[in-house]
Amino acid sequence: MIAINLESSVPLEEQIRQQIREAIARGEVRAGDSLPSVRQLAGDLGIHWNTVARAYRRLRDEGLLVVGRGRGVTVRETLRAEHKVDPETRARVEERLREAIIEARLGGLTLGSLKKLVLQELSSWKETEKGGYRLCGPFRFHSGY
Amino acid sequence: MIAINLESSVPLEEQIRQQIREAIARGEVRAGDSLPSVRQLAGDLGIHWNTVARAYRRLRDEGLLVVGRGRGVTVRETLRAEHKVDPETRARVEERLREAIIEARLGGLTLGSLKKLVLQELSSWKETEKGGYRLCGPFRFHSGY
DNA sequence: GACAGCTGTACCAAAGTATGATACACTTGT
DNA sequence: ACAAGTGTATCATACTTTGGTACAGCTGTC
Repeated sequence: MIAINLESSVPLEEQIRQQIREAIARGEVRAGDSLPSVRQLAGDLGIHWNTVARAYRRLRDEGLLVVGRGRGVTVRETLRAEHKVDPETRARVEERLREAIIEARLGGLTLGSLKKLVLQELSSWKETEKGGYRLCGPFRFHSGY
Repeated sequence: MIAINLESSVPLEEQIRQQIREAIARGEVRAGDSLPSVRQLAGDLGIHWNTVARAYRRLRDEGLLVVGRGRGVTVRETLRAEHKVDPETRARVEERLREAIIEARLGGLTLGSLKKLVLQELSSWKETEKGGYRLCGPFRFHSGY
């Protein structure tokens, strides 16, 4: 489910965060699902579990995960209304889009071929949405919280 | 033309690189144009000129700038054919697009409203293209090189 | 209820990266 | 030839990332 690259200049902690964020966004893990323990995941990846713990903690601070000693880690019941565009979110999205366009222009792509790329990339997400993607799923955590 | 944020977790050198890349991509500076000297720009930004020098050097390594001792810095005659999609470029663009989509999904945007954002962002670049954007402009560097 | 075995947390040390300081080398114009 | 401008190279310092180790909370079993 997660793969890291030790050669990359991107810090390990951030690589882990990005991939978990993507998994959640894609609906591969849903609200209430458990994630592997810090030692489990770190063992699979061959790194120190402290790094995984830090990644989990930051994702908790971002509001994506619920973390507790002895209770493991689960995907949070993120009550984020669709269509409710948080200005910060919007800014982050626009920032990434701008970066994409800059890369495209510098690489010699026309805006036309870029647009084609965009639509193609978007289409890989459409089925996910139809397939029942939702962050606010049933609460499946084992304890009473 | 360039503004940096000392509070940001993004390294100063990278902030500078990003903004120069954007300026080139937008056509605000064109092939052959001179950039301020390392000491000049650093002075304006209130940082050490070594940081600017490193940014320039890395942009040179990426093939965007021409740099030389005593000769200053200019935008390179980047002979990159349009429509020629370098696989690496394509991968970088797709990466950024994916990040944008992830941010959007986690923020609760539907793919529909995201698509609207994309088109809006793209439109801010269209006039640039019409306005004569081109990386391969006339060689305006003062010496014969 | 006590204990063993899980879970994540906290704090400190080591390695790696970013920034700044300073001496150097090249180019241009006088 | 020289002075004043340019970028380069190398080292020292501050900061960030990673790993090591001891700690604290939860859960199930006896």
